[in-house]
Amino acid sequence: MTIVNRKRKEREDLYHKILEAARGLFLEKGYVHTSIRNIAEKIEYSPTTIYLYFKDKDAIFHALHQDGFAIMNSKMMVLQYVGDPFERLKAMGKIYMNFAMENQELYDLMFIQRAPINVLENTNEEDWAEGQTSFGMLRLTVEQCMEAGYFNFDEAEAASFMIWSSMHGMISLYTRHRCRVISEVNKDVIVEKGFAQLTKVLELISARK
Amino acid sequence: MTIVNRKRKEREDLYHKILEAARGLFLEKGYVHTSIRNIAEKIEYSPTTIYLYFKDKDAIFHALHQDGFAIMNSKMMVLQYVGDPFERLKAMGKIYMNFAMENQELYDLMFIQRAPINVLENTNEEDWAEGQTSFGMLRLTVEQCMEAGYFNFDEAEAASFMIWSSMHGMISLYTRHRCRVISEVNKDVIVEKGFAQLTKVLELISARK
DNA sequence: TTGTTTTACTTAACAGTGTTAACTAAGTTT
DNA sequence: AAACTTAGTTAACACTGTTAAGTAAAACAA
Repeated sequence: MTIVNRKRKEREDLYHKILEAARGLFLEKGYVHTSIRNIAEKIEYSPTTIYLYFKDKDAIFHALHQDGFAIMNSKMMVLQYVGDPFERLKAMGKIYMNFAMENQELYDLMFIQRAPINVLENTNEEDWAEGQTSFGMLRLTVEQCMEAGYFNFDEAEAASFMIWSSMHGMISLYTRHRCRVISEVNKDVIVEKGFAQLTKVLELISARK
Repeated sequence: MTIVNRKRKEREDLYHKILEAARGLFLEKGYVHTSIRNIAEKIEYSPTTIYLYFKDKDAIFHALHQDGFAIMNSKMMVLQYVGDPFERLKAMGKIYMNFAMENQELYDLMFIQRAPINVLENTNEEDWAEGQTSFGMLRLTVEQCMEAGYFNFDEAEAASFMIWSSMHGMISLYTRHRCRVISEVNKDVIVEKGFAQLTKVLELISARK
């Protein structure tokens, strides 16, 4: 049985090799500008070999999409040591923004990219587990803020969505070069300032100071 | 001179014909899934003819991008009749959201799509005139809200960016199918509710009620 | 050991993409 | 009538995702 184990290991090795090559190229040139042939060349296999491990290009997208959430969630782990829910919310925002800025192409893949309509629309519930964990953490924190008397939204769900959207909006307008209309010369600064404004707004509506 | 005029008119006619065909296809299938050959087929000319009128596919993108802002700005015209700046701000948000929802592919092209890095990065200042008008209107309204004692941000620019980002974030997370993580069954509803939360937050930080 | 089947991979091809060079057939000018 | 300009075409290049058919080695069965 050791021989069949070796075989399986070899298969898994190549699987991960493809994924790593794909990740490298995606993060370097972006999803659309990375071809199957590019990936094949990098791992020194024929392009068609990739189709023995992944149904199509979208399946690779999906695998890395999943990975992305796992990475982001792991970065969120430190938040468990922040007791005060509002402080935790602000720290969460900072981590989210750093993650997005340091991994722009991965963020793109996770939250902006259109590509795999099949991946995003016709997926089973479990494919969204990691994503749901992320959003669940946000909603829980917002709920705890409400319970602690910080702010008093009608619905934690909608409020969480709005807060998330503010972050995502700033990040995606920045990374997709839509900040030209803003007079601020250094575009990084406007995102910083926008984030500061958001936290200030949340502080202002907070009963507790 | 009438004959040279006719010639020029014919050229302009075909120019617009290409643009209209491109717009139709872009709004129908999206930018990436529309090929030059598709456009050519629709206008019943050879694909290469299009290159006599536009430098490349990105140039068509650019023209429609400009158009998009003109259309949106025209929809914003009614706002001049809204005296109270805060009411105007809320109305602006509604118009923006309706525009985005009713013209999803056009919105995509204007604010999300990556495609033409040349178009978005290496453009002259005048190319951004319409876009600057849009953002200028928002900033002016926010400034007027501040003057009227509604809210008291550090900087109108950053506050405007944050408000815009909130709207854009909700819209783009929705149109790019990233709302699966939200328990709300009807995804349209979460955007509505998110918008309601945003206006409520702005009302809460408002000194005047 | 021989013959058969399975596994892992490759080559060749299809139908599509943006884009360019070379060509043609009119219309305009000299 | 000859030369030039304009407006459009055909054919091709180098690329894309993806599939069908073929191959060579390894594993298994007799």
